[in-house]
Amino acid sequence: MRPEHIRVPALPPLPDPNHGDCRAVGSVLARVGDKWSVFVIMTLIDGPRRFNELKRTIGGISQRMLTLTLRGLERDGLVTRTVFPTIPPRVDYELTDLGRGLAAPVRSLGEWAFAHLPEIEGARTKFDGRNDG
Amino acid sequence: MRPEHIRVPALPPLPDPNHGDCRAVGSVLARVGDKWSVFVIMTLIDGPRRFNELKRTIGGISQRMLTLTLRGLERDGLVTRTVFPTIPPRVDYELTDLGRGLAAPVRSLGEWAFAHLPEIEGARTKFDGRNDG
DNA sequence: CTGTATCCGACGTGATACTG
DNA sequence: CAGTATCACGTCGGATACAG
Repeated sequence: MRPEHIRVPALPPLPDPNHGDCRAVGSVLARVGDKWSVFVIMTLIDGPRRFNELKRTIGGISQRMLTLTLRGLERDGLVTRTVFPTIPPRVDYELTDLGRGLAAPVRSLGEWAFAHLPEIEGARTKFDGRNDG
Repeated sequence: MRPEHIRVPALPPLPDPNHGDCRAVGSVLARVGDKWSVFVIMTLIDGPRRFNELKRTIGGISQRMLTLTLRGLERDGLVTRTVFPTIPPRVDYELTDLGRGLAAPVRSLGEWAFAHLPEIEGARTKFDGRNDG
C-alpha cells in the first residue's frame, strides 16, 4: 500500500476551535502569553508589591511595559491597584482571588516548561543546525 | 495609622524571575502564547492531521501563519512533520510525546480560562466602562 | 495539496524626556 | 515614587501571487 492510499479513517469529532468560547479562551491565553504578565503574576504570588518593587524584582522590564502589563491585568480583574495619596505617592499591586486562581495553572505550565527545557532547547539546536549545515 | 505608615514587613525571598531559567521558561510561554499555537496543539490532540485539515478545522488562520506556527512547533520538538512524496503531496503533522505532555497543562489553563470567562469579561467591561462614563 | 515570496499595515516593545 | 507622552523600531499577521 503506497502512501497516497493511507487514509485517516473518518476523523473523530473535534472540540471545534472555532466555537466562540475557544476564541475567548484565546484572549486569556494571549494575556498569559505576552512578554511580562507571567513574571508579574509570579512575583505577586507572595503578596502585594509596589510599582518600583516589581520593576526591580522583575528586572529588564521598562517602566512603560510594567505600567501597560499591570493595566492589562487590572482590566482582566486579576490584579488590584491601591493608591495611597501620600507624598511621595505609593501604589500597591496585589493579586485578586481570580489572579491567584490563574497562578496555579500558570505555575503548572511553568513547571512543565522548566522540566522540559533541555529537550526543547535540544530540539531547537538540532532543528537550527539542520538548516545551517 | 495613615496609609504611608503601612509597611510591607520585609519582603520574603522571591523566586527571582531574573534567573536565566525563568527567562528560558518565558520563551516557552511565548510560544504557547502566540496567536495560533494552542489551537494547533489542541487540534492535534486527537491524532495526526494534514495541512489543510488543520487549516479548515482551525478556521481564520492564514496559510502563512499555519506554516509558521507549525514550523515553530516542529522546531521546539512538539510536532513531527511527515511528508508523503505523492502527487498531490501530503504532509501529516502529529504531536510528539513532548507535545502531548505540553497539551496537559495547556488544557488546564484553557479549562481555567473557560471556567472564569464570565468573571474576566465582566471585569473588562467594568474597567472599560469606568473609563468611558 | 502544500507550501514559498513579497508587500504592507498593525501592534508590541523599548528609550527617553517630562509631570504631579 | 509612579506614572504619561512621544518617537523609533522590529516583529507579527494578513492578503495575494506564485511554485513544486
